[in-house]
Amino acid sequence: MSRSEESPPLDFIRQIVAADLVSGKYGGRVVTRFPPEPNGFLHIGHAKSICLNFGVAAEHPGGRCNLRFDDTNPLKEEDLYLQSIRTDVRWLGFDWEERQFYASGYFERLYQLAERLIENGHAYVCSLSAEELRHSRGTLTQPGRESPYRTRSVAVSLDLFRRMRAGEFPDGTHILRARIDMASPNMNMRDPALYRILHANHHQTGDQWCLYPTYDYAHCLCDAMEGITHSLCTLEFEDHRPLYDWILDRLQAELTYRPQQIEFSRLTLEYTVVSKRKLNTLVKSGVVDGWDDPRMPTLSGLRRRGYTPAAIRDFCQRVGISKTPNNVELALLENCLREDLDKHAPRAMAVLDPLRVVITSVAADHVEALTAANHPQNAAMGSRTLFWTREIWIEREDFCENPPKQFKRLVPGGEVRLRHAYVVRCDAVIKDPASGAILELHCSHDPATLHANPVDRKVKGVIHWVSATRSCRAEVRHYETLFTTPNPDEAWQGDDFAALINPNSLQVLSNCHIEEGLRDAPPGSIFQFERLGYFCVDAGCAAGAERVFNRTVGLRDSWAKVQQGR
RNA sequence: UGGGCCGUCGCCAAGCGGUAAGGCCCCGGAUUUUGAUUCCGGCAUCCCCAGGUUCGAAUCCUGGCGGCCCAGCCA
Repeated sequence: MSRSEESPPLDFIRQIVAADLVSGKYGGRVVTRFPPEPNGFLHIGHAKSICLNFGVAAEHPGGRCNLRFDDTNPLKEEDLYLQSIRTDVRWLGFDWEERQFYASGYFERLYQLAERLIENGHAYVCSLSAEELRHSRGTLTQPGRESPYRTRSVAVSLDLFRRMRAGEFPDGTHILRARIDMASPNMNMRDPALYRILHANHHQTGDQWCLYPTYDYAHCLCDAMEGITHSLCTLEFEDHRPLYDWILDRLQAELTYRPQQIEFSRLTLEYTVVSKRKLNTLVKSGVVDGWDDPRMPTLSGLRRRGYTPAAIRDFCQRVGISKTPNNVELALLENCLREDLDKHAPRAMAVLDPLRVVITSVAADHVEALTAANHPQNAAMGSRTLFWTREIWIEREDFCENPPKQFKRLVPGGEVRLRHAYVVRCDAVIKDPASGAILELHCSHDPATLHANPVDRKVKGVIHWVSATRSCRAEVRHYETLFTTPNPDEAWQGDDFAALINPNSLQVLSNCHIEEGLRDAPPGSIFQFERLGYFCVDAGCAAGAERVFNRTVGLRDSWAKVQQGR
């Protein structure tokens, strides 16, 4: 078997899963879960986790991946986010079938298990204020002090805990704490909070509870209750694993399954922030248009921009899974996108910065139907009709009066091929006498060059065009990265991010011309505008209204590189 | 300088004691009615550093250095 036919090497998590299957650790089961907190929209970093969790499950017969909303904090969560998460996971191409769960769905069981912990002396109700608690926790180098309530009797703690549930106490007056070790070098083991009082309405359970479990307490137990075998999470939870195991150890007798937590490094992407808090700040500040602004690294933003699920999945696969801190180049994501779009996006022509050209050799009322393939390599994608008329638009930058070396577009007296049409020669440049600005070009075409090259001379350049009379107007939104620095996460300290924002992240081109056939292109449809890039009809485009295109990504541009090198 | 984790090409990433996979980027060149695509070719004598073990080390040992995470009743 040649190298290219071999399956790619397994990442360390898949190696563990494979080894567990061999050893029979979980009786042949592979069960993972994707556990988002519904406090924001999913982003490209979540895509990595989704692809990993659903991917690992799908790779094994009988493997399953649950969607579990980690909804233990009603203060930060909203139903809006639940909806978007479901939409985005499905859009990415994954299916949790009937297995949609909520941490809140386990609240009663979780509560009962907490009573068990108290009864067995593993947890106690602590009545320190948040402030006092912070001071008694110690520091990274100094051990904490034991709470005076640590020695409360089981009976008292149990009674207090029940009254906490009953709503007898205001927020912040008591918490349930694990009794572990205030001197532990691992801060998470210094008697961490398990339950806090929150008189808040929960999006799923309403006002049924005023007592909510913390992540550390709920997550491991939810995993166990769902029979999760491999609980995959990001590196910052590494220090929580001893607590994860500690809780499961104490409650072993009550549980059927014993999951294991494995951590991998989260995705960091150049020029983007991947933190729900920061993304939320961007939305709230109005710097972007919402969670689905095409400049956002959210799945909804990427979707609106024109990214495809296949491209994102491919990206996640190529990025790999490891524990190494990383900062992935945007070029990789864009490569994945272009690869998918090149294969699937139908071609079309659009002129973004129009320059009028009069083809003097064509009659004023001449309309000639030309056929253009929708894809140069894939005839199955069919063809469309273009209209050859006396007046056309070309891209302003495709004409140059004093061309640099190697410029192979239109120049005075020179010839170029108009894509899918004729070779034309520039006979005259019409300027505004006052300003000297170029108003239009007068060209003549060679009728013998429709699907043939001239026999006596070579014409190197090919440029795109659109009929001036048989086309429609469109708006094109051109995007750049939202941040000017490749490491905005690092540079973003406190709330001062304004200086990091790229002032050119959005440029609106309102005088664009597109092929007539694109007039009713549906929102979400993606085209390659030849020689320019990939463009996606904006989701907000109403039927019948002028089309608005988001530039998804540009084509590779080796000419731009040549020019930069000058 | 408490604890946990990480350090292989510009960016990702294989490698698990037998003499550095792959992808992206980049650089050449071919084909091309997209300066696109495609296609060929190039791109780590070296694996954070220094010692050591070994016939043999990126892989083992020792000691350094550098980076990330943790002091929420957030996740």
